[in-house]
Amino acid sequence: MNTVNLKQLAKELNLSVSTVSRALRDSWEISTPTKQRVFDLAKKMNFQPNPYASSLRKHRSRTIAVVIPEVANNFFALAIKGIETIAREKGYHVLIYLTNEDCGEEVSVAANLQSGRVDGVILSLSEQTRDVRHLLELQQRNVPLVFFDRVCDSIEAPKVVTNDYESGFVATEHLIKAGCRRIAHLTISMDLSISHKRMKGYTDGLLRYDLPFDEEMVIHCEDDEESIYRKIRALLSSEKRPDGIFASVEKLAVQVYHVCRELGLDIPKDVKVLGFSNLVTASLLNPALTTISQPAYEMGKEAATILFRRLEKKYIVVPDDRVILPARLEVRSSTI
Amino acid sequence: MNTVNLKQLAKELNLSVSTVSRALRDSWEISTPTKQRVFDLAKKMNFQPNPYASSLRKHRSRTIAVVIPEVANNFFALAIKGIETIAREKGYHVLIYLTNEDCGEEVSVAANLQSGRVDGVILSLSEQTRDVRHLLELQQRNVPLVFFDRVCDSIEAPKVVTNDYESGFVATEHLIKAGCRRIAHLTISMDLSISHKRMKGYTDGLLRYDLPFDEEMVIHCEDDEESIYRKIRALLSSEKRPDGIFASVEKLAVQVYHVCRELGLDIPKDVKVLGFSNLVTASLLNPALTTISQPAYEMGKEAATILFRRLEKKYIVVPDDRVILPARLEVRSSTI
DNA sequence: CTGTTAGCGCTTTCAA
DNA sequence: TTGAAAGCGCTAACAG
Repeated sequence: MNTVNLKQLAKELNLSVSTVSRALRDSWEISTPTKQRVFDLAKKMNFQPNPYASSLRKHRSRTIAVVIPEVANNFFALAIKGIETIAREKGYHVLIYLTNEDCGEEVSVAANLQSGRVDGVILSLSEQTRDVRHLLELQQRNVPLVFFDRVCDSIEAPKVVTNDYESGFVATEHLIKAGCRRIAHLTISMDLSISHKRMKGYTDGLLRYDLPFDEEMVIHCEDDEESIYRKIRALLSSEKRPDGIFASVEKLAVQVYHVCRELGLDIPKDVKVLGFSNLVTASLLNPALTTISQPAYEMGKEAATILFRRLEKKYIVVPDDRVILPARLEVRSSTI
Repeated sequence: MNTVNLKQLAKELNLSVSTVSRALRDSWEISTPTKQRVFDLAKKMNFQPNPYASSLRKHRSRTIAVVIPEVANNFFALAIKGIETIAREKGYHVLIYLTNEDCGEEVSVAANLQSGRVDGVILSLSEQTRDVRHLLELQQRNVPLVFFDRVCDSIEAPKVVTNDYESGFVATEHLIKAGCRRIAHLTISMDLSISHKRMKGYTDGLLRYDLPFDEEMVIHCEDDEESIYRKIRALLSSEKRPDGIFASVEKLAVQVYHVCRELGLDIPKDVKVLGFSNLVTASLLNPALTTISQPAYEMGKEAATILFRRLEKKYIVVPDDRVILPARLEVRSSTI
């Protein structure tokens, strides 16, 4: 597309290509007047160096990849915003890849990223991912990897997470203190560490308050929307309906609200609902809504900061460092 | 990072670099057995061609840029999803740039994109953008540009929009039919065509039903969150409080809900609210909520399709073609 | 301080 | 059917 290049500037100025190149990088080897001439012409001709030539030569692209399961979700959207903010500050470009919770897509993206297209990757695992060889291969190719939220414990890499266990505990405790005695837990893939930890918080919460753990109260929602919907509907229509629900991710909390409305169940009178969610507007719109919200924007910024620190080799990062940013319990109404 | 290249494959196979290159692109000039040997080794060594070398040589990067004002907004998030879906299908990569509604950032992004980094750009204008020279320059450099939603009428380029005028009219009509006689309109920058059109729908709606147009009922919300909040609060606290509100974008609708709760105003009893919004969950969570939702995902897909059609030069696109996808009025409750 | 030169890894004539 | 060689635009070692 573009066609202004160093050669043209050089010819125009009767200088060599390398001099122009150096002048533009403000090298100390070039005299001030020359630099000025070069700057002026570059500006006048609207010169933009070809990033691919430079990437090829320098073996670094100043580009990172963000791989996430979905984006129509406030958590990931805010995380992207955080990542992009830091990337811009550092002069990096951001490629985005959506896996749609599909492990196959994650694998093919990872394979593609072995090409040297990016200097590093920030990733949140898809719900379906069990085997992580594709990520290990990325690391073997020396592509720095930083996980956030949906991290993989078995891979040595920096991880940015929320205090999932504590949040799960607090959520459960909150429901118990609000009077719930039969609390259901909705969770996604147990292969994800967040699911494990949130659930452990839930079971420990029950234990702490001497409530029985009932396996039927744990609903695994790893399938398509339709069957998730049916499971939740079955739960809420059953004889032994729970009086409290703790949903481990936003989409499940939303489904619960949906089903409750259909069944004519009042939240929080008939059933109290508490879910992980970053839909800031949600709690605004429904006063009955209590959420656990993760600091998505900050997590994105943190993940990016860690990655760039590694890329710029500012200092060595401990291989398996883990940054934990606390989630906030947001109670908007006195009714729950 | 990566280090497997054509040269290595060639040496290993006792072939020339060019033969290997051709074999990998499945060229008809290469014999089947040779191709097979090459494929096998490439697979075994996990070869990934360096995209930057290829971009440099071919003057195309198979990469596009998506430039949007924000992402923590369901409309843009869904649009990205649509764009990414099509891009993947076509084997393109997607760079993302957030302008944060700031024209300065839009300008610097546009300048950067003149470098040949991308083959094309999909863009939605920032709220603040008045002067569009930076976009014209992009076009002069032959970077194909496709607008969506927040389009620029003065630039010749494909545009994907919703039926803003009609939607504005329908929204106003809906409020009138619900009994409103004093309808306020909240709008963002009047430099954006969407604002113009939605407002024209509003004024024409009033006209059609013989309601007076009152300038005080039009609130311009182009500033920071804080002052928008104050304006809306002032509107709703005033003596001559409106009995209906039509908000032209999601964030304004949300602010209205917020203020109503603070002031103890009941929606829809005290004031009926109708806003553009793609927060699908919003209407779920608050039965009183009526929204006009844009087909964001489809708009993203459409914009990408148009761009790729142009990039692949499948056939000529009329310079100023405009695709209009209709928004949907979503009434969730009988109360409004 | 400035110029010459040799690539980065790939594609693509042109020649064999 | 294969190979040799030039070159995309930029950087960096080396020379002057």
